[in-house]
Amino acid sequence: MSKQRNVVYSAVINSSDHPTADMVLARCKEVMPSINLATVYRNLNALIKDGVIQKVMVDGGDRFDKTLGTHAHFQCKVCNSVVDIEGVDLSCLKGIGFETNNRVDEVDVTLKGVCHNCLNLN
Amino acid sequence: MSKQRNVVYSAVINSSDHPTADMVLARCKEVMPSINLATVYRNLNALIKDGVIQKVMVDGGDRFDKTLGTHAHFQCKVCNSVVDIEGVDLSCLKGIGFETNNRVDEVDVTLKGVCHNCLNLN
DNA sequence: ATATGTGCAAAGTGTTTGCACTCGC
DNA sequence: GCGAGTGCAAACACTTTGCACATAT
Repeated sequence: MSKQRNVVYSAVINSSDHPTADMVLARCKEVMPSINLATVYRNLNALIKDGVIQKVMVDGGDRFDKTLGTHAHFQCKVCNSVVDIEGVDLSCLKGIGFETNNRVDEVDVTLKGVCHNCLNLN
Repeated sequence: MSKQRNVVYSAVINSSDHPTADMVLARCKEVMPSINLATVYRNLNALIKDGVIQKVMVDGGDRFDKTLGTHAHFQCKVCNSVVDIEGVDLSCLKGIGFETNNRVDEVDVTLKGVCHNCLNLN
């Protein structure tokens, strides 16, 4: 694991706001100013392949998530922030009777709306 | 409603395969060879704003869906095809206790895996 | 020495936009 | 004639890639 990969990994692991690649770059630069966006992307993809972080595909570019496993997300359409949603029972989605023909590997659940911060700003 | 908007609208309404913008363009060109990709995008977006079609955001570009309302999708990671999933009870997602602070407008549920066609090809 | 990884710039994708022109009313 | 809509090309945002150089075993 190169220095750069470690910096990228730390940036994601220490973020709870599902950062975009640009946000990861900014956080890496605080620690290693010479790091490059291409390197960030390469390492994010490597970390995903290694299964130690996850990608969340939402509006405004992909986000990177330290939390593994299936869990729902909420994205605010105003500020584009993404948060985990706790306590959602996704088991109901398994009983789909769909696996008979197709192999289901992944379940993406994303709720969209307006977060309480943006609601209060009117 | 311009001729072009009508052609775009028909292309989506008569497709059951959740076409991409490129696929919509191809189908429009069969009927109106002079039509342009920018026009397709503009009209797709207008139709979405009018609420007569829906956008489905998945890998490999957005898809356009004649079926309105919340319903789950399955996307094959091999051939990228997208199909509707029937008979999934998404009501379980409403009981999220999340709406207290945030306004939820939309629920996206996408299953990913390998479709039976691609499974059989090995 | 060798393989792996980096930084940079360039290319690639999918989508949107500025502008002059055209069409239907 | 006027406003909405078109076609084209250029711009855009995000991501990947080719290549020469650096780095660590």
